[in-house]
Order: sequence, then C-alpha cells, then structure tokens
Amino acid sequence: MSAAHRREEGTRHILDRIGDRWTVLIVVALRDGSVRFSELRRRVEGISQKMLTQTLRGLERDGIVRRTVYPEVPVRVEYTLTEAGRTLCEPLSALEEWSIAHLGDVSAAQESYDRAHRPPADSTDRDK
Amino acid sequence: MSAAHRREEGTRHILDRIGDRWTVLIVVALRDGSVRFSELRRRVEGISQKMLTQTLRGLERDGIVRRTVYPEVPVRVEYTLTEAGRTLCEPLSALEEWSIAHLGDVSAAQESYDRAHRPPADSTDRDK
DNA sequence: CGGCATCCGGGAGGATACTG
DNA sequence: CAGTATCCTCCCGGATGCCG
Repeated sequence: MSAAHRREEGTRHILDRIGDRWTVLIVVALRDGSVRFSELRRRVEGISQKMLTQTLRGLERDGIVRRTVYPEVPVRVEYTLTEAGRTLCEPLSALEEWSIAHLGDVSAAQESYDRAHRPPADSTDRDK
Repeated sequence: MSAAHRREEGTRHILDRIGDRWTVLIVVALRDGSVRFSELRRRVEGISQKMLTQTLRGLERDGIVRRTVYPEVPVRVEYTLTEAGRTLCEPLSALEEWSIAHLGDVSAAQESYDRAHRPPADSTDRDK
C-alpha cells in the first residue's frame, strides 16, 4: 500500500469523526479545561442531549476526551481533553480562525454567485 | 452581539461546509492545481456524480473553488482553488497531518475502550 | 464529457418519557 | 444531574435516465 493511500485512509477516518458538526464544537468547548455535562450542553447550544452524549462517547472511545465521574449526591460528571485531544485542538482552532477571517469573503462570494446565477424574475423579461 | 457569539456563528457556518465528508477531500484533491471533472471524480473515489457536482457548486458559491469552462468539442471543465481556497487548504492539511500521526493512538484507544465496556460473553461469568 | 431531474431507501438526529 | 430507551421524521446521498 502506498503512502498516498494510507494518507487518504487516515483522512477519511478523521473526517468521519469531525464529519458530524458537533465534534468540533465540543472539542473547542473543552479547550479551556474540565466541563460538566450540563454546562457543556449550554456551551454548545443547539445540541440535543442525545447527540451530546453520543458524540462524547465517540470522543471518549477515540481517546480524545476523558470522562470522570464523581459519585457525589447529585452525580457529577466532568469531561476533559486528553493529551491527544489537546493536540487535535490546534488544527481545529486554525480552522475556526480561518472561518472567522473569511466570513465576509464567503458571504460576499455567495451573494455574487446568487446574483449571477439567479436572475430573480426580471421585469424586462418579455420574451417569455 | 458579542465577539464570542460571532465567533461561534462563523464556526458553525464553516462546520456546516466541511460537515459533509466530501468538501475536505475535494479541496485537498485540488491542492496541486486545476483538475477536470472526471479526473476529480476518480481522485476522490467513492463520491457519486451527484455529490461531486453538488459539493463543487457549494464550494464555487462560497468562493473556495473556481469553475472554468472551455467550449471545445467535448466540453472541458476545470476546477481550481481560489486564493481563499488555498488558504483554507492549510488548516485542512494540518488536520490531515494530525489524522495520520494519531491513527495508531485512536485505534489503540478504541480497542481499549471496547474491551473495558464490552465484556464479551466471558465464560467465567457465572454470577448471572 | 459534464452535467441536471427524479425517485427512493436508510440513517442521522430531534422529542419525549423514564431511571439511578 | 446525567444519562438510557423509544419513536418518528426529515433529508442526505445513491441509482438511474436524459440533455447540450
């Protein structure tokens, strides 16, 4: 198997991980330290309880986050990035930075594209 | 609206773009220069004609790729990364590098996790 | 060759209710 | 509080057929 092939295989696998929109958001939400489940749910905002649990399980399984249970009266569960998780955080943050930096460009490009490809019911359109 | 909020908005938008597994693969496939439609289809490998077209339209609309039509006898269409596309390529490549570097770690973590959480029908399991 | 239109099945993921 | 379980809907994306 060629190096290029293995390269593609690896890319595929990670893409399937970050493919769902939640993974990246959760990882960056954990960037600053341990976060409880409910707090995490508030930070990501928009995620359902189901998807949060599900995505966290996947990340834990992949060794990206660590799950710690404190058997107190109301159970407390904290999630933290593992060492691997922190290294993953860097490219993810780069992606985030790019998105912030190019938001305007993308919006402008979209409008331009839409104007060029969507002649919106022109009144001079008499040759129907 | 706070800066943190705009930050999140931007992240969301980009994540929705790279959310589908194809965008990243297409962008990296265009990393080295102009590529024709059919060649692109071969490089990404696994993508359907529909998704290739659809994803390319989205990327073109966002100003990530440029579409050039050469009105020759059999029509020739070439896709190229725009300047914005090339800058996006960097964080994407970083992500790719990470995935290659941590493939082993992730696999090991998965196996470990599965062993810990999936007591696979142990024969010593007598306290049923 | 490089698309677009249509049909359709499977799975992602939301809402809700219950548990430890 | 932090989940698990169930149902149910929507739409992603593949297959197919036709056009310029």
